[in-house]
Amino acid sequence: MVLKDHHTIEDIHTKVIHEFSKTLEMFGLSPSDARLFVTLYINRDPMTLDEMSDALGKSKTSMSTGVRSLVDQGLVERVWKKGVRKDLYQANENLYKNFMSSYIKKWHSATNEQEQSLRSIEVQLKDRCQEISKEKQMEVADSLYHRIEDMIGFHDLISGAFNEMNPEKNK
Amino acid sequence: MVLKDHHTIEDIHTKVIHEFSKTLEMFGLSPSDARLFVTLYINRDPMTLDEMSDALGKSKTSMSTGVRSLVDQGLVERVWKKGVRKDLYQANENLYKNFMSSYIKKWHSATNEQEQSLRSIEVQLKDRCQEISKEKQMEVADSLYHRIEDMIGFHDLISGAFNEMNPEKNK
DNA sequence: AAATACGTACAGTTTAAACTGTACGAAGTT
DNA sequence: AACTTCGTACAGTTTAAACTGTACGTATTT
Repeated sequence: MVLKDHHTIEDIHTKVIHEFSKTLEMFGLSPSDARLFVTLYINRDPMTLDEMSDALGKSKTSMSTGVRSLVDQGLVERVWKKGVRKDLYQANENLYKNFMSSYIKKWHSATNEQEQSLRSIEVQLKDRCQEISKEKQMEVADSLYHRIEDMIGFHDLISGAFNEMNPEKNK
Repeated sequence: MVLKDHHTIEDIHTKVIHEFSKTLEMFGLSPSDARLFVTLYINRDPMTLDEMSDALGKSKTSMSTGVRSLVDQGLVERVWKKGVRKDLYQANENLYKNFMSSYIKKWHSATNEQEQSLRSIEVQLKDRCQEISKEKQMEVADSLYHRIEDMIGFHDLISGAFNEMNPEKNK
């Protein structure tokens, strides 16, 4: 009976990992990165690459690249423990703050960047317009110009929307 | 010279498509769906599958599946024009309302669903707990229980954040 | 009714991502 | 200094997604 119970708790572990990973994938994590994070998060105590490898049944190499990706995203920290030679990694505690703020940051930098690109393309278009003679071409260029304007406006609205979504207030 | 100008406008078209697609990919569109949408959006006039196929250099089958995906997401509409036999598709005009509201809807339904799943797993865990005797197993189960609680709280916060992000106010 | 045009289902192919195992350099141990 | 242990670079493999071409059902035209 004890063995059966044990198996079921393992089962529940797996279910939780599977389910919560889906949410994290919506933040842009790859499925494997998401599972790795949830594993670390559930485990509480810092884990070594070998432990992660065991827990997920994937190679140590995968764990190495995966955990680096998570560290780069600021979701996991490398921690030290005296006497332990192996690298130890631990999931950051505050889920909401970590995921939301990195997510919002991602949107901000992306929309800003793309908005700048569109502005620069717009300038190129204006330059070309001066050399256009045909009526029909002018119409096409004009229509495109307005579309670019719309896109820039779109980026502004997105940027504004994410500005209002400040995760600090739920810190 | 006229030909060169023409080429450059084509070039600018391509650049715009490439750049704006990146933004739409952040809303969860696949790269190909994003390019297809931008093509339709820039073109203003409704397009046939063959026209899209020409514009993007992809097969008609790809256009067919791609445009269906866009229609399903409410981003593109099938329109009618008397005398035209082919199916015509047109990008919906209001970018912000369309993308934001479908995006927020996606987050809401996903977080709700996953929260429910976690609650049901939580119940399963409680059931199992009553059959646990060993001290050590109880600790593991208890820790997991608290983690699930944290995850549920996380989903609530996300849900709340997206609630405040109402696209209608910029309609 | 025969012929043509259209959209999509389906199977097969191409392309990209995830993953693995070997190998090697750096750090630690004996 | 020889021997382990550890993490990661790299090349090769597996797996999944995107895409294509053929084939077929439906609708339209002659």
